[in-house]
Amino acid sequence: MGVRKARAAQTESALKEAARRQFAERGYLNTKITDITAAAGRATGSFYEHFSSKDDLLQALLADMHGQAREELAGDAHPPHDLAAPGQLRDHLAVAWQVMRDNRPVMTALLEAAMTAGPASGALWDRLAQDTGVLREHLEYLRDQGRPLPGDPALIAAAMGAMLSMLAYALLPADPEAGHAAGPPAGTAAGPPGRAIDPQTGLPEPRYPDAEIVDSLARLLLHGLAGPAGTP
Amino acid sequence: MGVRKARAAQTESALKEAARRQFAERGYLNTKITDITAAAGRATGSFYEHFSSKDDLLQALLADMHGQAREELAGDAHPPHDLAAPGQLRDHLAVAWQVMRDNRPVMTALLEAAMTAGPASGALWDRLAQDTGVLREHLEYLRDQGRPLPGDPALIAAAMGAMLSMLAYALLPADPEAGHAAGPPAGTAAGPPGRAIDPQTGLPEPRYPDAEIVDSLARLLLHGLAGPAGTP
DNA sequence: GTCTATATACAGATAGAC
DNA sequence: GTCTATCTGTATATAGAC
Repeated sequence: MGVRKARAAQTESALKEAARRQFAERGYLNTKITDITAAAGRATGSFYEHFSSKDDLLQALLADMHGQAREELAGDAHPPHDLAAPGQLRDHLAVAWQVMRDNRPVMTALLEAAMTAGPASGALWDRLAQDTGVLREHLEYLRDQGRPLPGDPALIAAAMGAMLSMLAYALLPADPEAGHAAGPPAGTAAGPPGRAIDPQTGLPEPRYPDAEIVDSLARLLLHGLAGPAGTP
Repeated sequence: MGVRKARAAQTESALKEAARRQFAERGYLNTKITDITAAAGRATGSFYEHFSSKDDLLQALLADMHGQAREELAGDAHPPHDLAAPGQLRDHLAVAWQVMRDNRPVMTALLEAAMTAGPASGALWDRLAQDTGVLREHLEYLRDQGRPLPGDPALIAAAMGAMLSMLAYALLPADPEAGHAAGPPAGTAAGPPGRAIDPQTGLPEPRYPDAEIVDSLARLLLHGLAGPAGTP
């Protein structure tokens, strides 16, 4: 690769990386092209040498994400199985949550983009249907086994996806390091409490650890509010 | 009330009504002030005589909605009760779904507005927390009764609210008349099938009847994917 | 209060030098 | 390819006549 192309590629990834950070901090819709170029340390005009629009950039980020996922999953056969078996649902949810955490800027941006199109456009349904395609197939498999499901596989899959993606949007912290720990690091004398109170709104800052979210959702989606059989 | 004030009030409600229609058709973010005034048959400048901004108008619509809800619920005592009892959850979900249907323009607008603020702002969490306050109290009541819940009441309530509001956004039709019927009206010779295929995207138009949505979500949220106890 | 006409602001996109 | 400088489109908001 020539040195000019290398420089160009460097600029392109600088723009992408800057975009990811800006999307996470300000949200996709609030981010201006100039925010991205400024954060990347480039001039405004350079942007259009690499992407034709903000949406074009988002699609590129999405493609990167898919490519990475394809790599990681290479060779991982994923045979049909019983999602309702003891640990299965929790494990699947944990993976899904981790994927959303790792790609939070892209996931949130896609959600924001789907909403700007308005409710009548069907863009949000399309997104839900796309994101929950695999889940839908799992449910269809269960149904074909004669298992009674709570409803149409596509609808149930979409409902679960809606819950998951909206919670991820609302709860995943912008800082990719936060949220992993179960508590404050040992040795900190008087760290902030689990949930700080926002002085502006008076509402508690939601700071659920990842594990609690995944466990709670797994229990809710596996056995519902009534709980597993045999509970008083 | 004088005739001038009456005319003014008429304009104000015309603007509100036009806004509701525009929000439902184009979405809140896509709707321009001029779209509203044009649809109301008024001049652009008149808008600011009644509202200081699009957000101000939205707050007015929200206040109207709350006022109406207060009227309808006047005198309806709502004592603590067991949400997990047989028909209770379904009934509550049905009411919630109906409220969202009746106020779809406002509900979807609030969701869009919360998302423009970006993920880091916490606006979406605040909205979820506000919309699910009553549900959270019900869950806290259950917990205090010694019932084992799948997780923290506020988290579970938010998860259910997320599922419900996002599905409402994606699935509720803009036309307030559609979706009530269980099937095509009797007498129609060869009406369209239950789900039309969008020629643009090739994806199926989602057209679940309200009852199916409510029933499916009730089953999912009450007993989960595993189904009620005693199922093979 | 309502209208027409216009001002303000700013994001998106381009032109041309280097 | 990258930069600086600029143009265009458009939504919001205001001014002033009626």
